[in-house]
Amino acid sequence: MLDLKQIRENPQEIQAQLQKRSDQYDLTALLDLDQQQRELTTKRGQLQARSNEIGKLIGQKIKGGTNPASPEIQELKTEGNDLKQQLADLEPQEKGLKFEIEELILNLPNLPSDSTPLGESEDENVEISRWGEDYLLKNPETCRPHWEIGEKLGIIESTRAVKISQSRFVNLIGMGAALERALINFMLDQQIAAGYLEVMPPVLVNSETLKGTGQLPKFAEESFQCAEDDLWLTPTAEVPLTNLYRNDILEANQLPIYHCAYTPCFRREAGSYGKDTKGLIRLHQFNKVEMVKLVRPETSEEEHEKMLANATAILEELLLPYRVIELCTGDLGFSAKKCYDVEVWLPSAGQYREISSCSNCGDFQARRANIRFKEPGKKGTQYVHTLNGSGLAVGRTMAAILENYQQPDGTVTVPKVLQPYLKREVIG
RNA sequence: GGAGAGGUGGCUGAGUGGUCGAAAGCGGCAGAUUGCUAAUCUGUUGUACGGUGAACUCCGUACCGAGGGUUCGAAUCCCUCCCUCUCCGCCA
Repeated sequence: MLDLKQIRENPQEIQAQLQKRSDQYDLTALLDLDQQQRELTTKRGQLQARSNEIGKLIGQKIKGGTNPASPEIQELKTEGNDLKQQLADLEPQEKGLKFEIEELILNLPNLPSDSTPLGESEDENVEISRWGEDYLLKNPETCRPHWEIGEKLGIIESTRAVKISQSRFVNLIGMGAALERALINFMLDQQIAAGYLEVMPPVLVNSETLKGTGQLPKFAEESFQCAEDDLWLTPTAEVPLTNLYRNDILEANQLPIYHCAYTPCFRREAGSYGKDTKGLIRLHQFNKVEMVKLVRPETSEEEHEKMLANATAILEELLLPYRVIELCTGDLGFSAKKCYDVEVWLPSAGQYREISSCSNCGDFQARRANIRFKEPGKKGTQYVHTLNGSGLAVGRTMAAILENYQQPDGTVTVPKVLQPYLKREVIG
C-alpha cells in the first residue's frame, strides 16, 4: 500500500511514478476523497471533543451534588443529544469515504524503484547476466521436452491426474516423486545454510493475510478459495511467511529476519488457457522453496542482491545454465518496486524460462500488513522492508534437470549434488 | 460437533456506567546513591490519525478481541461475530 500522506503531499510525483508502470492509474479521485474525508474528520473531531466535554461535565456536577433532574443538567443533556444527532449524520459519511479511499489505495501498485528499467512489457526486460554456457547440451537438435522424457520413464503422469483433479495437475511417480523430494531437501538445506530459518507454515490462509502481501483485493481470481471458511490456498509461501509478523512491532535488533519454507503452491492460472499446457511448467499445484526477508529499510537493496545470489546458487550447484533479467516497470509485479527473475535454460524450448523471482517490496507490504520495528532509544516506529524470492520453483527445476541431463539412450543423469539425496546416479 | 470459562497496555493482573489511556506488579528507559558483576530510591513508560510547530513539546480524536446497540457519558450494560482455554465426542 502506498503512503496516503505522501500521495497527498506529492501527488504529481507519485502519479509520474505510477505512470512508469502503465497509464491506468489516476490519483485525482483518491485525492478528492481524501480531502473530503479529512475535512469531515476534523469537523467530527471537534463535535466529539465537545460531546466528551459535556459528558465529563455532567459527571462532575452529579458527583458534586447537583440534582440530575436540575435544569442545568437537562440543558447539557439536550446539547449532548443534539451533538449526538450531528455525529450520527457525519459518521456514516466519514466511514463511507474511508472505505472508498481504502479500496482505491489498495488497488494501487507499488512505486517502481528509480533503478528499475523503464518499459511497457516483458519485451523490455533487461538481461543482467548469464551463467553456465559451458553446460549447454551438446546436441540440442535431438533433445526432447521434459514431459516426453518423464512419461517415457514413467515418472510424470498426467492422464490420471486429470481424472482425479483437472488439467494442469500431474502425478509424480517413483523416481519422479523421489527427485522432487530430493530437490526440496537440497534447496532447503542450501537456504538454511545461507542463514534462512525454515518454517513449515499453513497453506490455507485467511483474507487478511492475502491482503497483507497484496494478492487481495485485486487478484482474487488468481487464488483458490474455500469461501465457507474465509480461507484461501496459498499461491506462494511468501504469503504466510511475510504475514507471520503482521501487526507486529519488532525490536530493531530482531532484524534482519530470514525465513525459508517449502510449501505446495496453488494458482488458478486464470487467463493462461492454452499456454504451457504440457509438462511441469504451469500447474495449478506446484512445489516451491521460498525465501522471505524482513529488513531495515536502508539495507533492502543490498539484501535483495544477496537473495538473488541465494537463488542462483542452487542452479550453479546443479550446473544448470541460467540468466538473470531485471523486470522493467511495465512487467513488475504489483507489490514489487524492483524485481529480478532467474530463468533456467530449457533446451527443448530453446529458451530460458522463469524459475525464480526475487522482489524487493520496500515498505509496500509492510504498510498493508502493518509490520513495523522500533529503535530502542527512539520514539515512534518505522515500517520494515520485505523481500521475497523463490529458491527455487521445484517443478520447473525438475523440468530443467530432465531436459539438461537427458542422455541419448533416454535415461537421465542425476546431478552430482543430488546423488546423496537420491542415492543413485541415473534415472531410467 | 456438545457443555462450560475467558479475551484489558511488552508481560502478569485490578477495574462499582462518570477526570480510565486505564490501579498494582514485573519488564524497559532515565537519574540519584552505595566500595565494589548487583542492590536501593526517584522519575518515566503504548500505537495511530489530525492540528500546531524547525524540533522537543503541546492540543484534539480513536484504540481495553471485532462490529453494532443503549446512554449526556461504556473497559464496565445489551446483541452479533471471532478467537483462546477446559471437559466430552470424533479423528491423522
